[in-house]
Amino acid sequence: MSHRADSLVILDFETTGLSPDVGDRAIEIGAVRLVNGEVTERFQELMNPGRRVSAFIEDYTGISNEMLVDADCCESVMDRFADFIGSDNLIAHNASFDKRFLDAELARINRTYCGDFSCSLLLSRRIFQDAHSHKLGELVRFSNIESSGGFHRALYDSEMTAKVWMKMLENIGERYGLFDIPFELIQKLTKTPKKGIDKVLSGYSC
DNA sequence: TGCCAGGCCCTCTTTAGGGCCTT
Repeated sequence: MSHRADSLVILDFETTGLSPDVGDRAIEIGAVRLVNGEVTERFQELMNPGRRVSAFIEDYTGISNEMLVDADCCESVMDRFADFIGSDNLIAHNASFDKRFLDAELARINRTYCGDFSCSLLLSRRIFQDAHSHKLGELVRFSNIESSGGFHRALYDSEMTAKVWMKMLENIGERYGLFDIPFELIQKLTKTPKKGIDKVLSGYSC
């Protein structure tokens, strides 16, 4: 199945913990669709994981058990989110984390997706090598992106990730004269050792 | 706040260990 080359979904999960392999579930999904660098759609829904979340998660995310009581179950929300994704390629900050939860939650409802995942954390380690940290909040500050500080909610973090993503593309454009950067090039960059990105990007410059 | 898991990435490396990121 082909992907929409100019359309990306940047997503972020809030969850009960760090790994679906030990029984953790999603409690919120947030996402924005970027078309030609502009946010055209947003998705945000809480979902009831079927059990109480820990005090740590309540503090960390601001999502309380009370807020989840009336939320739809994960299966219903993820079904709608699979529709939202469509055939777009996907981005997340530390994508290996979000991909594990996306795969696990969609597997429960026998749904899948066909886009490819890319990771803003891996890209930032290569493009923003001077950043002291590559945590999302630090990259927002490093990039001089205006922020209300409302991190750790799914839509907010996906919006911030999208802004950091665009800053990185702008940086590539300014440094290498590349202003139409194919997703495949980003994929290649995130698999290239830091020392090798100049060679990869110079090879694409005209 | 994170000890949980897992992939990336660096180094005193590759026959390994540990920090960084995500919740």
